[in-house]
Amino acid sequence: MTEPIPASSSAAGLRERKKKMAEQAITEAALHLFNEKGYHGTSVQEIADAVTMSSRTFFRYFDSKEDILSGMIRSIQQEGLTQANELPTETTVREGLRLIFLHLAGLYERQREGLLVRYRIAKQSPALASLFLYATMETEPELCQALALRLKPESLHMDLRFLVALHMTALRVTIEDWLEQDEESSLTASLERRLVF
Amino acid sequence: MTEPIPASSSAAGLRERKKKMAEQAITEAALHLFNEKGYHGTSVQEIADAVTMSSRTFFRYFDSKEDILSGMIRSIQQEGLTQANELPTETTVREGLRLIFLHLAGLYERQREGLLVRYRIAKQSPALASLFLYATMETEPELCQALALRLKPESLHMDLRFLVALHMTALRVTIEDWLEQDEESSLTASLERRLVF
DNA sequence: AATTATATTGTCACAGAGTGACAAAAGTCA
DNA sequence: TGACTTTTGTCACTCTGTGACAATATAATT
Repeated sequence: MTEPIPASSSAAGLRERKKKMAEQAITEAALHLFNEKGYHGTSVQEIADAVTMSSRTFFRYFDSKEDILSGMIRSIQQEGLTQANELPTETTVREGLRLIFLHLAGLYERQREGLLVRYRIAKQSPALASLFLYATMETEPELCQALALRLKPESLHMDLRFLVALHMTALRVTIEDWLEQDEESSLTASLERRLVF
Repeated sequence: MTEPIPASSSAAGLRERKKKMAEQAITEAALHLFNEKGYHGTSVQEIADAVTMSSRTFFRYFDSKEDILSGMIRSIQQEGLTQANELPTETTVREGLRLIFLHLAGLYERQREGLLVRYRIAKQSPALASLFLYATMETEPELCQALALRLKPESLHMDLRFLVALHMTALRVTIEDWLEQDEESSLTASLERRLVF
């Protein structure tokens, strides 16, 4: 059982590369179609046609049509969780939260384009907006757990759960503001301003 | 064109009464089935069968299967919005928010049973949880607007949008805590404690 | 009470999202 | 090359949700 060591950072097996390419192709085709004909006006079949694959195969890349929109947010939020589990143990909860959320803001900031496209589509329907909202907040419980287990307990004037939720809200509202205004301002800076409750 | 004046408070036309009864019957049957076989394990057809109606008619009472779960929250939140539009104009934003959210807490408190049933079902799947989350927060923009238009502007140390979002979060987290603990505590009191940022 | 008008319901037909099963067509490795 | 493992397409199917239209029940009018 020889380990499948990636030859070079970009090579990494034909299969892996094709997979990533397919994913990207689907995403691009889908977002393009959503902009043209609306989210609901675009069927999975049409997306699949656009990248010349069967709709069955589409569902092997994405669990649902909605995943095309929420996947990006989910993967960013996931990184926040990863960071939470890598924080030095002597960090305090407040410091930890600050680090994690500013880091997240940085990640979002680097993907403004893609995020904006998705945001605009999601605002077309309540069901999609709900998905967006959830994608950002679903890590809340896990984040609480990670922080509670790893970080130095602190005499907080509020419970951890609420504190985490407040940070999430700050991030969420700040992102929305930042996406809705045209001029490119610094998301990280805006968040920092808001994290002083 | 004689006005359709309701004869007595409970009479109010046969149609109206039947409609409400049907709605309630559907809801009860559905929640019962959800508890027995799970949300996804229950089809609309089965719900319709349980109350002896066609599935087509079910969709005339509820826009979607999910509405059975989120409808309750939505109607409560809607009342908060109503109240916002009835607040005396000389109320300050902070006072107004306080009044509205404590009122909402009161409404939720009176419906703990029904809410708990729905909450437990919603936690079965991410998609449902997302719906729940959204149902509580979707009034945010309208609430902001109502407050901005009607209430006495105040020198706030944070913007209205964020302030409203924070109240929403406080309400949400407090409700979750309150639903998850067995002993019946006062939701209103807990919220009041949290509304001191 | 008989008769309009109006609202509700059931039936039918349909489109779209997902999913399981299995065979065909890749890619991988010796 | 040949044996092995993934990935893909096809097919069949369930479920949600909707438009159209006829049948039925309720309401209003005389």
